[in-house]
Amino acid sequence: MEEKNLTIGDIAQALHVSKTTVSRAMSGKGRIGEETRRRVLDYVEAHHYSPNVVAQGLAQNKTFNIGVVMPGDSNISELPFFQSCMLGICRTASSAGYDVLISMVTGEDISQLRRAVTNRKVDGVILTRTLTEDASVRYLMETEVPFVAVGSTDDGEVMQVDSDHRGACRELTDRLLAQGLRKIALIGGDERFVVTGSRLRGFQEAVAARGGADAGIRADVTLNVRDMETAERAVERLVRRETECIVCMDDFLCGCVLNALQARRIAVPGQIRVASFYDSTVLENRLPPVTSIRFDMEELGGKACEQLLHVLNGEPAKRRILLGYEVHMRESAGGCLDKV
Amino acid sequence: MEEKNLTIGDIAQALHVSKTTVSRAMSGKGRIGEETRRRVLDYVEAHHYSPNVVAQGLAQNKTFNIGVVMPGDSNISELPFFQSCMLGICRTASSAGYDVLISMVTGEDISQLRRAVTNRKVDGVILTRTLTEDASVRYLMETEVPFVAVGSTDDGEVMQVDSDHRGACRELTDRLLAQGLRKIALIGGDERFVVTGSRLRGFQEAVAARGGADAGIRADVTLNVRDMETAERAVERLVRRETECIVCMDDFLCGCVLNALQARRIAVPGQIRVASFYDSTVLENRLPPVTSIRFDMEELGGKACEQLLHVLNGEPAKRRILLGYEVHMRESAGGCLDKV
DNA sequence: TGAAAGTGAACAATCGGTTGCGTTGCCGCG
DNA sequence: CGCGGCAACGCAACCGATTGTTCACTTTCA
Repeated sequence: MEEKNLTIGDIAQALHVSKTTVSRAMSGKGRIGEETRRRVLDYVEAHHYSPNVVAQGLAQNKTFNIGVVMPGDSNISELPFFQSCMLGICRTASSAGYDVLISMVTGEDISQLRRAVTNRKVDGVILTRTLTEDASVRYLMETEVPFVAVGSTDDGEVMQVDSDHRGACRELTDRLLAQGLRKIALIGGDERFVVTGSRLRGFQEAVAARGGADAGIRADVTLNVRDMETAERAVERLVRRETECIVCMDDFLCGCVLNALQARRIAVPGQIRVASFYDSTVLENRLPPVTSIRFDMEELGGKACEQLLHVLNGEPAKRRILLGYEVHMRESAGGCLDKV
Repeated sequence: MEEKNLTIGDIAQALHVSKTTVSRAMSGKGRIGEETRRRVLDYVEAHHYSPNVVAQGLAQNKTFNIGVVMPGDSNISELPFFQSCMLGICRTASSAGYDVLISMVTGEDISQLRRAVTNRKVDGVILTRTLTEDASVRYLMETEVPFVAVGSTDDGEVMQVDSDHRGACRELTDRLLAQGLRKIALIGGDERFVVTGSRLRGFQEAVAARGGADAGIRADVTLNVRDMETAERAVERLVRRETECIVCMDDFLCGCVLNALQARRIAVPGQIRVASFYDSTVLENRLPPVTSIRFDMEELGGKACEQLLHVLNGEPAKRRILLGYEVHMRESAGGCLDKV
């Protein structure tokens, strides 16, 4: 049981061959006879040898680590996203022989990221949230470390993997308008997040495609609504304006909106309809079931990791990848058209 | 700007000294003249040299990484815990010159952890959730890797840092009983989690201390309640039994309970009182404000990391550390005694 | 039969540091 | 003057791998 840390040298000695031979047998690179290779591999197997990755790294100038940047200050409705995304990253990294090194970034403080990079502890980086004018992005660009962003960035040069928020929001909005709704509102969304802009565009596109104001559609946008209080105010205003449907940028906010409506005894979907993004467990225990858009975040993370690995291996990688979504129409928005 | 990866050799050459000298100047170990050291340090400073940690690691047989094990399948109400805990860990690790390598464990699959350990990519490990009969714990014990658990384990040998769940639950229960309540229930909590047992004990102790059944107290315990459906059933039963107060093991569950009560038009706290654990943002948008117990999870992670670092440095460390809690009495449980 | 071609494996340098031990130069002191 | 002692620093081995080059030995073919 106690395989007290064999080294490649020990094995070479035991088998009366050179370290070179052992190394070649294991890596499969370089010429080596079939019989010798079997002998080495058998020995390795029998003694549970596994090479010291740090030493390998030194020799190959690699670390076999990828850095993942996580916001340290995300709110509750984002957590399931990061969790799943992380899972996707870890899984694909792991099966490619890489490990994941995490650095948390809070606000503008990217010191953990800097450390990891200047200490050469990572071969590449994945960003899980990007702001407009992102400090991490700037830093990574100027240090020329390979990286890919989950979610969109302003900068077209940056490799990115994202869900099609714009398309998703467009489709959702369109399906709501298709029900005959005319006074529709989009609320929430941090202005600093790039994703907010994407959705906003999708929303506006859908409205425009249906004729916009000319067709009697009133589209109301209120960004930066993020807590009970601001939600309360927004709802009050929207109700006064006889809004027929509220699309919330995230599930937490949606919970707030549902509360506010409930407090005013406004029936959902009877008097007003509600839809949300993410379809997370945050709303799992709410009634009525909320119309929402689901993204496969594990896949998102996985794909991002995959792309990064391509770059690290010098293989071609796509500048930009857009993943799909599923619109789940449910009772909160008059779910007759449920797609499931 | 382009400090194209200086090595210690480059510096030695530039300064006409040996690598040894540079190394000594930077580490402060070994004899070296004050003037020489200044010269080296100035040069290092001017050229933004920072040593290659991988190489250092090879030489010192260290990695300067600590592994953190996260469950990949946690439910929504646990996420804020892991997030904060992680933040605490990252911060203290970072300021000690360590990085954090994460491995996600889902169910019994500890392959990511194994990889990190057998590849010698980590100097020690932190477990953020422990089950009874935990596979990770078993593995780490037999490989003799230093590790500490956040949260309690069965095994007294394991280093652990935990919040005082038992004490917290005891105090909460006691304060509820002090209000004159006699029919009280504890629901939720995964039987496989050690923490569930701790709280249960606290609950029972408080009941016993007030006289228990002899004093007319009826204490009702229902474990493994975790979703809308099971919560619904539990609530129905408890209501039928005229329970006066329900203590929920986590905030998500508490949300379910509030829903169930609301659906039956049972007023909180008027007809029944409710309390919960964690005081997380999961309930932030709910009314009435819920009595809850708050733990400082960032501190928890930080302390755990601190302990691990002590072990890694061969310094003495405590076998077990218990951190405090704050009981926040609020409206949901007749919050007159609010302690803030 | 002899030279070119091909094969399997070892040598030794290298990656970027650390560290035990040895060397050098200077000082003080008998 | 000579010697011991010490401070300052260099040498070279080492950590555990990878890899370009060399070498011995077979095969192949003219």
